[in-house]
Amino acid sequence: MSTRNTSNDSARPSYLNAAAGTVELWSQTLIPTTREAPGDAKMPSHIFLARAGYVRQVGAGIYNYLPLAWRSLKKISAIVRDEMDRAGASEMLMPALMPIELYKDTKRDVDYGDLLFTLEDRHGRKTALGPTHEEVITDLMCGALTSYKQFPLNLYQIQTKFRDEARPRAGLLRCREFIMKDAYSFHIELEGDAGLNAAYDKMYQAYTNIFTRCGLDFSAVEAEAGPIGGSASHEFMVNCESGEDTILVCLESGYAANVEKAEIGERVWSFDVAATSKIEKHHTPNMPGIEGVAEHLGLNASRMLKSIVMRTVEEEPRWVVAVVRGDHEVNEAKVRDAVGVGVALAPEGEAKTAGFVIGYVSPRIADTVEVVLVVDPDALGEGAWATGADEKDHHITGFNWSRDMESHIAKDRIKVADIRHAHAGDPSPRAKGAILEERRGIEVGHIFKLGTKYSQAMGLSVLDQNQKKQDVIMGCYGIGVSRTLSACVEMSHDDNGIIWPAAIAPYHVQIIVIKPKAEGVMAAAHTLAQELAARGMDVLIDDRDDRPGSKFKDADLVGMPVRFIISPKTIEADSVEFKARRSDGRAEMIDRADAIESALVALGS
RNA sequence: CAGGGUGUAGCUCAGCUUGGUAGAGCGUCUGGUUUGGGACCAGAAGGUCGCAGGUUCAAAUCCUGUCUCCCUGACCA
Repeated sequence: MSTRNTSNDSARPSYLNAAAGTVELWSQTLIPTTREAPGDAKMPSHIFLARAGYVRQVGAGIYNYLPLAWRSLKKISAIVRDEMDRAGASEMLMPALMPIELYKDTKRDVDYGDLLFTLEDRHGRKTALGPTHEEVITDLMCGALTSYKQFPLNLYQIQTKFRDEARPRAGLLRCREFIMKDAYSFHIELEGDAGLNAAYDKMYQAYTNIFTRCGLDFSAVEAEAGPIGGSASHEFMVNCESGEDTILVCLESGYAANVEKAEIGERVWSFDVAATSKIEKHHTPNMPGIEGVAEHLGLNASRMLKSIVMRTVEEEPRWVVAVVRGDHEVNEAKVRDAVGVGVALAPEGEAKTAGFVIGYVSPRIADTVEVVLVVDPDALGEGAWATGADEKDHHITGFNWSRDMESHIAKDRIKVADIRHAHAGDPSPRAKGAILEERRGIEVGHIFKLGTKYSQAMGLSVLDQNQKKQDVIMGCYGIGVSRTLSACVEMSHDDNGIIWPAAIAPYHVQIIVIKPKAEGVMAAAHTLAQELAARGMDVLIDDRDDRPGSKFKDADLVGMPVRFIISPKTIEADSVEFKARRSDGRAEMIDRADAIESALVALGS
């Protein structure tokens, strides 16, 4: 089973076993295929994994992995282990069960909220099922890391994780219990061979190797690092139309980013646009939303300003008003970067007390309330805007930045920055004149530069060579192993079933035996299977005494890359029928002597 | 968390409006005829209709409560 040591055997491709492959009989394992899919299964990966007998649901977001699924999962894990080990990481295993106190220092018992599965033991102690292991490993390191000389260090595990998702869905794609590889690296510095940046780059390369070896069509994209700020983060996305995540790409420069993170290229803007009309006030009862007002005023939403009231997350919070064009959405992370400190949507009650008329706020609120005003470039450049009147049930038209905000502009109190969500058609941030295009993907890997977030919170520090106490710098690197399985099906299937890449197919080859009770047929199948296995291929023999049609259908469903058919006819002709799952049409007769070579060629392509 | 649905045989579902003690297809088992893209005939097994309570002579069906699972959204290091 192991794919290690492949470097010692240059003749054998990495998708094959280094040692002999396994041979198993369909009749002696459990592959409960069904003609019909569960009524609620919508996504191909869910439908086919269920119909082909890979998984059966136990509860919401909880699944049995039957023998075929488990074989694939083990192959994915083996590739992950191989690449992680090559990259210098060491495998270990942390517990799934942990005292909730571990989460107190980092406040994730609160921040993670309901996502954390919690339970009580017989003594009434609060306990959690691990959703990820930053706290556990940081706690471990507090007692185990004693010298800077131990750096760099990279530890990983492959383990079942638990997250109480608000809404599990789409089969294995969003589960409450799932298999994940999580790795954590430790450093005393950012730069240099032993630094975080080098480890991050190594992991980036390892992930690229892993998903390439798994046979996936994927993209590495820039991602939002969350409240850590400033640190880099990349997601590895399987390219696929049905994916939950939206990514934006610039084909010219190769820039690719999650839509949550994507920067927008340079836009021309100026405050200095002459007013084209006077301010007029309009009665707009019960219309706090942009769409209602636009319709009422007979305007397009893009002629309006959307002003969102936020507050900084610091000792003495400041009010922030983020202004974007009416048809755009404010990106909280971008506002955070523009302001330089974390921000959050303002609690409505407190904002009202401070003088904001939520739903009817305009940039002019800066005249009466002390605010940090941040404006997106697309919300400038017109002579007349419609916006709130800072008065309940009223909006104004004819708002002009240079005329109506003159004093603020003069004092340089308005910050212009990219603070909105990007979308398809926006200018590329990396190539002049190019535009961003939209793609969909399924996140299967995510790497982070954590920095000192956890080490600071939990007191993980060591003395450096100058005997100075330093917070340990960390990185963390995750792969959704079980999600990779379903993402692969989502990416690679046809109307009849799954089409596995050779490297993670449960078996490389399926031999369909027709009339298995006829003399010599099963023996011929076994002989072929042994020859294939000797060359490193895993073989499944469909030995069921069933009609050919249903066996062909099942073979399409379960999706092994190479199929042989053996029957009294083929034995008579000293031939065998051969078909690659990927190819259209029927099987073709080939000489028995060419069977092994044909399989190897098909698997390699 | 909000809104909407759902739960009946191993699987996919009908029956519920209008109460009378449970059905189909697929699958499984037996026998026979078959055997190259989910065969046919005959027979058989298999369900306390999610759970608890209520109404009624009688409840899968009506009422109340509760749980499950699903969908849309919010949420998703």
